[in-house]
Amino acid sequence: MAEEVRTHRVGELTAESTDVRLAGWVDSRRDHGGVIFYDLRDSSGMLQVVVDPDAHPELAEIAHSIRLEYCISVSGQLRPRPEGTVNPDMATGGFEMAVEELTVLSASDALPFQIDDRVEVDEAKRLEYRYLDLRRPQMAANLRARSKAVSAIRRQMDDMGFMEVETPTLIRSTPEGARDLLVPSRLRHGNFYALPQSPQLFKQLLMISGVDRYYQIARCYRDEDTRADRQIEFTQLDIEGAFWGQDDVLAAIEPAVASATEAVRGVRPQTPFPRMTWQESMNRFGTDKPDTRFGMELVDLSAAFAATEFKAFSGALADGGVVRGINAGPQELARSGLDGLVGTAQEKGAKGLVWMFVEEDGSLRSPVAKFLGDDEKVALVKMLAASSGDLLLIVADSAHVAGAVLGDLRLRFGKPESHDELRYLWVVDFPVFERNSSGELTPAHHPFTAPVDVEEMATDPANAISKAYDLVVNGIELGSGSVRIHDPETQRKVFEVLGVSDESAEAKFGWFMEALRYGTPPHAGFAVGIDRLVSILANEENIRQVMPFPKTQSGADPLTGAPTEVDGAQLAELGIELLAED
RNA sequence: GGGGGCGUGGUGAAGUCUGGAGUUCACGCCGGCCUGUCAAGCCGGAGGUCGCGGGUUCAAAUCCCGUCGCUCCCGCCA
Repeated sequence: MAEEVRTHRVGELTAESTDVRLAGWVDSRRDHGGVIFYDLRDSSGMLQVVVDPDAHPELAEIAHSIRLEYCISVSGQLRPRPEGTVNPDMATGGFEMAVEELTVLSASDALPFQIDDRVEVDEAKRLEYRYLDLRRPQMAANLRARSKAVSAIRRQMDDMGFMEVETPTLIRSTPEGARDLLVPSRLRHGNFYALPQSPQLFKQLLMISGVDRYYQIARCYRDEDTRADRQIEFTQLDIEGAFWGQDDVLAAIEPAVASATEAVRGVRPQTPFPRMTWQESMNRFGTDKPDTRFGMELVDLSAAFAATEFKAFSGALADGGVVRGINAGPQELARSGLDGLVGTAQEKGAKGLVWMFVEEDGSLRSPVAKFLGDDEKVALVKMLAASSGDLLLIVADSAHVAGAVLGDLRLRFGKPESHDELRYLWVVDFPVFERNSSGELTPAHHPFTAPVDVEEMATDPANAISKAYDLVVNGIELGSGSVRIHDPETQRKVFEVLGVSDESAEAKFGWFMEALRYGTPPHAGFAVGIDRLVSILANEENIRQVMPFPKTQSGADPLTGAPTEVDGAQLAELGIELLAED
């Protein structure tokens, strides 16, 4: 039998291990001219190994030639480190291997960057050599965290009786919503598949098929500009259940998310997660994804200024708007910083932003202080619970704009007490329509979301509520779901209210509308962003940190060079010809 | 589509505002010394078209224009 390359992994070693052979990478090397130390790293940990030329003169030459990140195999005996040389910073710091045999399995060129968490490297360079970047302990730990989270989720879903079903990734394009990633068809020139933005309609079909409880760890694609928490290609935990309402969905997602959290953090979060209505969230936090780890909530000051002489406030109130503010706490901000805040407010569509500092004597320092009555100032300080040194920020505008601006500023000034804390939160009772930055009503969810009352949706769209809900943690949207429409007539009406004509709905979704006619069970579901969840559990600010091979902001992969041009023959097969560049 | 930041030996930074010899620091790399270190130490060395192109100037890493790349954000993401 051929000799094994290794008998143990570092993490499996105990004080009793004998005749040990290890294989791994040289993480660091300390060559004293005689005795040489290596820190040998494998996937499970790190161990100091010692080459002593007095004991093994035949190893001296090769040991001296070994460089960082050489892949080597060593064998020998474990022994306690000599008195005074124990390294308390190392998990295996009480032991070392006395090397008897040493083999270079594979040499390494000088590295493009150091493999060390303490050395920061430009991300483009890291992605170009991602296979080296992933050797760094932090990245290796992130990969493991992701694997643990996903496997905990799978176990939990299996325990709860869910069936994993794979849905296709070459599907029909439905150009509503995000931009589709398209794949040309070779057999039908001029026709295209789309990569799924989510398995939405297939999982609904599975409900019709009699699959009672479906889940999938599904790869999804949206061809939109990236952000720190968005890539064109991402992974969702996708679930759907028949004969379900909202409570059933939340009761299924909670243990899955709790299990993933426990698998990575070691602590299972308390369930059920708290719930808050969308309206309450907008009123208190100015956003539908509130970070509830700190206060600094938005306060409606309209009552205090009902009869104000200050035109900026009275004007907004006369237009049906509000005066709202936050107490940003003790802040020292120069004029330029304050101007920056005003600029931010204007970007969000506000006409302006009022700032005030509370002086030691309780008076207010602000360019607009002279326009306010004494009773108004007193009420303001009281309503915002303001004290000396506090910065108060006030916006008079439509409720939508004031909320957006103050919600933003709240995040800028508010600080959670602990960064380890996870505040999971359900935001429920979403409206059917939300206002975009221009103030227009746009659908808040996909058109398969059940409204609470389809008639209300038609007659009072601005106030109609849908059976839709989001999962939020620490101010980040983790996922969303809804009770679905299971009745063809309701589905038709919803398309109508959303402005999709019968002809258009029939052309794009006729196949789905027909499926609804064959005894569709009531059903509901959800999708959780796995990349976002794992990045939060791993305390990473960027989902690329928990994706093995992510893309840059321009959608490129610096490692493989994708996307690339393809040769003319490939295009010809697809019946595609490129337009000349502009 | 728009706004901000960044781009300087292999890596990370300083230098740029206020133009004056590719200058500096740390790490890495190469060689030597060194027998208990652990981000080993000491000595020596190599290595850069300051992202790219153009302009201003006696002189540009530095000022101006353009462009490319990375990144954060707005729009967008039903």
